[in-house]
Parts: sequence; structure tokens; C-alpha cells
Amino acid sequence: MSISQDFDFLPHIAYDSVVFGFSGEKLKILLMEYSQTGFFALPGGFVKKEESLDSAVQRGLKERTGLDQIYLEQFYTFGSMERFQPEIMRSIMRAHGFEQVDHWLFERFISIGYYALINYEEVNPQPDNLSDSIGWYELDQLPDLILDHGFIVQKALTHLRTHLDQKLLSINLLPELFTMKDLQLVYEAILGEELNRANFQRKILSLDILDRHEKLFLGGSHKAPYLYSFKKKSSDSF
Amino acid sequence: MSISQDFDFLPHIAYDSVVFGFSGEKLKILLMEYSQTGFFALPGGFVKKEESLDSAVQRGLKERTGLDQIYLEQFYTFGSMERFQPEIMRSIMRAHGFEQVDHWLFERFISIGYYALINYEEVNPQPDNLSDSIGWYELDQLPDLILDHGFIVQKALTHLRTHLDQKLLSINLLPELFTMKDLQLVYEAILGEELNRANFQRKILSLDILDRHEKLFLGGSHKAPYLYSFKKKSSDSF
DNA sequence: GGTTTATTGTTTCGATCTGAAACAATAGTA
DNA sequence: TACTATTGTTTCAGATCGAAACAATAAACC
Repeated sequence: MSISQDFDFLPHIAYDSVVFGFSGEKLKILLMEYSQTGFFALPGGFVKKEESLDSAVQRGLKERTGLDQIYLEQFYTFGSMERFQPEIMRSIMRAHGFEQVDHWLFERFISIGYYALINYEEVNPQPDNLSDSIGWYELDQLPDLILDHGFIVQKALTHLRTHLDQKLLSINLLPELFTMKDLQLVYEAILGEELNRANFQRKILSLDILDRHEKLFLGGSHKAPYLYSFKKKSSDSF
Repeated sequence: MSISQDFDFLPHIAYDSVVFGFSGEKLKILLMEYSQTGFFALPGGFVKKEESLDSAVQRGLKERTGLDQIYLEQFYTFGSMERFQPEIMRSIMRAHGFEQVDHWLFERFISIGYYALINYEEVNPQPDNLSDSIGWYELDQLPDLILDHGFIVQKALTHLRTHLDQKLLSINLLPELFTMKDLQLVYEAILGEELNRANFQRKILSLDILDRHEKLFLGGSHKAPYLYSFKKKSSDSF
């Protein structure tokens, strides 16, 4: 977020992103903390006058995560008046030594919500101009968030849960190769409930979206699991 | 849509609405036709600086349909650059005698898509300042629409189809009292496929969302169907 | 090397759900 | 009173689902 190039951006329009990562056990999201103020917020940004909305979000997330080609899904647009609280932006700016009376950030914003599913291991979170830290927080232990950002997270999670099966192929929460157990842990973390192992395996295999590879020997005194990868979409082979 | 009160609205932000109605047989949507130009478009509008996004859409639809308390669902926000085609707005304005070079309508817009489910019978469609007609068009016989409005309709329909069961209670495509056959026809029109009568009845009744009322005698020489209504949500009883 | 243990892969089996057809009820007509 | 068209309900086979049992196996242990 650059606060100087005012006129590059569409006014009143923002996006907020809920970036999901999976630590191997817990589902986490990226949050920014604004220095001094104690405010936590979702990573967000603005849309340049000559770029598409989708590109804007991709650009912003690349700056925050270093990742290209992120899986992104738009889920809702937030336009209530309650989200108009200029004092909050004002105190964030003040904490950075900006004492302006008027600023385009103090205007009302309508914000488009996106969520991303990324590989936790590959990310190197980068704070922006106004926040001095960005980091992973467990979903069930989030701090209070500014404005309606807590609501946005809930809405993102609901959307992800209801569309989990349809979006499986695009899920990038796991490395290239993973075990069935890994995948089940992801499902359980997202759905917030435990699943039956045998039925989960049957269901996923019946979807016919996984390639089975060699076994993974980790030295445990028991049968070794197979490694799987998501089948490449047929369109990729042209 | 008022084209004079420029500064009342948030710039660059619009909404487009896909208003579904059911004629008893076919699913239809409301389209506006701009005089002279031959352009067809979805009814849309803009957001005032001090109203919520949802309120703006409700206000606009009340102007177009005369209906209050419409069932509205936001489904997607459209922000690509391809939707930036100022010539189209320019020729619409020209057809109305406005020869301005600059106008806020010629700027780029990000548009939030909503769909509405309304009772076809109760609507009295009203054109806006720039369009001289508004009317119902069958979904499978739509004219070409401006910009990405055809795509918006498709996206609305997909959303409606996938969420049909969850949204049943809110469906307002039928009058207060209706028969099981009426409801089945709505489903078939929305899903675009025929359904088995016995299984449909079993499924809907098992949802436990209908109240059964007296029979409807229409004079046919056969068993008369029951009338049903949607159960009032429990929250309404407080 | 045989035995044990922990975990994974697969099968079984009953319960539940679904799709298609048959059966039952009934309001008017002939 | 029989006939017809349409609606309400039941039946039944097949598919799906949940829970448990069974089978396979990699390492550890004696």
C-alpha cells in the first residue's frame, strides 16, 4: 500500500484478502499489525485505474507473500456504512507521523473480499508501509480485528467450507506431494470437524483427481503411506 | 439513475441487478432498452455517498419494480478492464441529446452483481431516465446485452442454481399460496431440467419448510392438489 | 529371524438416500 | 356408476454413506 500515489488508485474501492495457510496441523491466516496502535487487520490494498480487480489483488498478494500464481477466489463485497470509521485510519497514520487532516484513506471504502490458499512453507511475509509486522495467526486464536475484518474472515471461511470439494484441484495448501493423511488434516482443519479415515479415502479416490506415486518412508514402524499429487487439469496438457 | 446529481454518488462504483420472475412456465429477467441505440442492459445504478451498498440496490429496485422488501442476493463483483467501454455510454447519452465530452458515466466502473427473486405478477416495471422501455425477457431468448451483462446473467444463474435449496425459504417467485406442481415448475425453470414428480414431493416435504393448506379446486376432472405456503421463519414470531 | 506395534489400505455390512415405477385417491365428466 | 386425468403415497432396487472389521506392512524389539 503506497500512501503517496493518491491518483493512481480508484477512490472508495479496496480489497481485503484472507490468506489461508496450513501449518501441517492448524489452519492459519495472515494478519498485519499496525505499529503503536495495536490494530490488527487483513492484508488489503487498492485498485489502480488501469488494472483489473483480479490483477490488483494478485499484485498486492505478491508484494505481501512473494508468491506468484496464487489461487484466489472472490467471495463477497462489503459495502455497509459501519465500515466507515476514519478515526481508525487516522490513528494508524498518526502513529507513523502523518498528521494530515484530509487524506483519501479517510474516505468511505467498499471492499471486495478475496481468499487465497497458499503453501505455508513457501511464504515470506512482508509488511507494508504502515504496518511493521505481518504474521500467521491460528484461526481459532485470532486477535480482535479492525472494522468488519472479523466478519470478513468468517464469511471467507464459510465460503471455503461450502465449496471445498469443487475447489479441491486448485487447493495449494499442501506441497506438490502429500499423503492421504495430510489431505485429511487439511479437510479437518477447514471444516472444523473430524472425518472417518476409511470413508475419506474412499470419497477422495472416487473423485479421480489424484495421482498415486511412490510410498513415503519416514522410518515409522508401520505401513508406509503412498504419496499423491493432484492430477494436472487436462487443459494444461495443450 | 439520475445523471445530474453527480456528486451524490461514489465514483467508479455501480451495481447491476438480475431480476428473476416466473411467469408460471418460464423464468424471465428484467431488461432495459435504451432508446434509439438498440442497446439492452441489466437494470443497475449507483451508490450514494451515505448509503450502504445493500440499501442502494434495494432503493434502485424499488424504483424499477415498485416492490419493497425484495429478496436480494449479492453474487459477484465484476472488475475487469474489458467492461470499460465509454463509447457505449456516450452513444446512449447522445441518443438523449447530451453531447458532453466528459461525464462521470464515462469513467471506469466496478460493478457489484445482485440477483432478485420477485413475484412476476406484482411488478410494474418502470424505465429510468435514459431508457425508454423495460420489460421481461425469457432467459433462453435474451437479446445481446451491452458490456459483460450477458456474462453477469450467466453467473447469477449459476449462483442461483447451486444455492437453490438453501435459499428456498426466501424465494418469492411464487404467490403466497401455491401447489407442489407450481413449485416444481419453478425448480425446473431454474435448473433447466425436468424432475421426477414423486421424488420432488418427497424431497421438498422432508425439508419441513412448507405448511399444507386447503385443496385447490380448479374444476379439473381429477384429484385436486393441496395449496402450500412457506413456513414463517421462527425469528418472525418474536 | 520371528514377534510385536502402529499406521495405512481395503472390504464388509447395515442404514440411509435416490431414481423410477407402480399403486392409491379423488374431482370432475360421460 | 364407470371413466379419465392428475395428485399423493408407497415400493423396491440400486447407489451412497457411516462405522467397524480386516488385511498389509515398515520398523522396532527380543
